Amino acid sequence: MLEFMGNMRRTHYCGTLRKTNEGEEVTVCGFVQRQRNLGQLIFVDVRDRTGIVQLSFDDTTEKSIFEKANATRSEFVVIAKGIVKIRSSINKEIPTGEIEIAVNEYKILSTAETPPFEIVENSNVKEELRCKYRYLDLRRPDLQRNIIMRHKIAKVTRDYFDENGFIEIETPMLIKSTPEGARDYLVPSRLYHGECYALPQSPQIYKQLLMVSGFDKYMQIARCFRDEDLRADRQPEFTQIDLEMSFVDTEDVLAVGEGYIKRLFKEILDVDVKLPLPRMTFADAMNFYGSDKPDLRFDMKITDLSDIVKDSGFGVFKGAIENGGSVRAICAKDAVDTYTRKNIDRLTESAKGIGAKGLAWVRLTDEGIASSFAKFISEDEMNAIIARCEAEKGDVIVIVADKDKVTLPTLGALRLEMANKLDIIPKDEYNLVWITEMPFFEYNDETDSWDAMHHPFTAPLDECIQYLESDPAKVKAKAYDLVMNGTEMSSGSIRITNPDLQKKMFNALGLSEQEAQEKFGFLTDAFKYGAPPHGGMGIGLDRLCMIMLKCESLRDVVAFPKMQNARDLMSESPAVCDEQQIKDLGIKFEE
RNA sequence: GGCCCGGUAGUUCAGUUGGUUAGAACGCUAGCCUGUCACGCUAGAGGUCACGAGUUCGAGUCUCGUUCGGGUCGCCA
Repeated sequence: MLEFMGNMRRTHYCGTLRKTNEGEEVTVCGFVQRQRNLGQLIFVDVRDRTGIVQLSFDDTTEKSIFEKANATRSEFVVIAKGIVKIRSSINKEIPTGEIEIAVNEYKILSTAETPPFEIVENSNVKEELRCKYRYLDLRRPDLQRNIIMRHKIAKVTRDYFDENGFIEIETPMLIKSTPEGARDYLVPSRLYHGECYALPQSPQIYKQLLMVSGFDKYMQIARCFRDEDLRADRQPEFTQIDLEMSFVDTEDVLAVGEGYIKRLFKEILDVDVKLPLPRMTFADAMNFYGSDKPDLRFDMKITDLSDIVKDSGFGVFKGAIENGGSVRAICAKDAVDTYTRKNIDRLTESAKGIGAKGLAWVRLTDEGIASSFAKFISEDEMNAIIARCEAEKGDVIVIVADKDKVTLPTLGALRLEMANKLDIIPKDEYNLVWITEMPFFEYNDETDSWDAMHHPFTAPLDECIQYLESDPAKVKAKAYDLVMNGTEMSSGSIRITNPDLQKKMFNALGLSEQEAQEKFGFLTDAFKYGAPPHGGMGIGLDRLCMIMLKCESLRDVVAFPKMQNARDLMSESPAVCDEQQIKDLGIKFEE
């Protein structure tokens, strides 16, 4: 039954045929979506990446061809030549629904076993199965569309940066491990036993060196690797749109980033993005949304109640404030039916999971105020809380009392959890915001020292340099994140090029001159030979695709993703290697 | 590493308080059918109830462990 293509060649993609093609002899090929056999009349739907077209076989069809059509099953690979005809009954559901191909030459190029799941749009098959048979999952029209859109996004990206004078340069995959930040994937060296390459977490150092080399504007669609645990929006290998520019300050980089976003949204989604994009300081993001990546598609701001309850009779509130913490709240509108006692208990469990000791709450029901702490505080205080939260009948207020380090992230997480449950997040909106004035250092309780919140080449704001040694908490960075619908989409900064300042930075981070030289010497050495001021950013291509295409997971926009345990169920990697390979590398595994 | 959710036919699911031979839909196979397009009709095949132990007269159902998958916290400069 199987045949070779012979001289048959495709003239059209299936989904492109229309009634304007009537009478033409065309050849299409693809996978069989479905065969409908009516006895003396057979229809075969053929699918390729552009869509589906119907083939028809009847009593005018040559007998041997009719028999092949009869034997055709789903997912067979076929090629068919025939005349485009207007259908006697039109299918309005599909773009090719007005025509069909009356076949006069037909070959089955490959048969197919019944696939483990149907190749249809919007299938809700288990993740496990989809990933094991990823090549079949990728046949599904929605995934095909996503992957093709990703290609278009990459194309617009290259066009935009090319038109703006950027040069695409590849940087190495096998590099030196710089033990900062995320865990590196290591590649043992065969030639030098005991030594390793690392896969890049980002092309950071190389792109800065390219500025020293005078390329002035660089971009790359770069593969990056981080050996950390996965999330719906985190894969161990991912792609960044990486860029760096010389002779610029923050505003110049943001302007390029904004121009890119505007162009991309227009070309890909025909959405007009208004520029300049809104900005929010890191401090405001934390104080009002409890997150450095606030989802601003809905309101529900965090409110500070500390001054109202500081003298209240409720020990939990009073105690938190006396310990230098705060009492803060969020108010969910029309939530009283959703957040029954039972659901508030569940919410309390989530809050505890995040680090809060508990949750205080107020429910404004038709029957009056119900609250977990009403008996401990005065009526005036309760009224003040309700007024401050701008709460009305039907609303639910949840309150966390603790150190800011607990109250803010907890309420930030509850805000998202409640908004999801209440279904108040507008799904068709794209909300973009720059987060600016990022803090420079982060206090590490365990080591009792200050850690860099960014890589150590990030420049401080000019006016903050004076506090570098005296008051690290006050220092803010020339760093900026672009947040889209509550997902960190991009992160960048202006870099330090002044050797004295760089020395101070290493010093403030507790890095000795020798350590700094060992880790980053080739960069600081490079700066000695003339370093233009420069800065840039990295934009997460996978996340960008995920959000623009309204997907829930990166797995919907990455062709061959890893599972949550970092495995690939299809190829079954990672896997045990050949003994000789391991021996060549001079390494040994512990039992 | 912690927490939460899940695993029943090829697929998606139902399965009552622990009680006879574990069901449905779709898919698959065969037959019939000249205008279907989620074709229709008829018949049929298809199950280690994830795996292992335990409780019980009796376990898909209860308990414990393991495993696989999802979400999340830690982690992700």
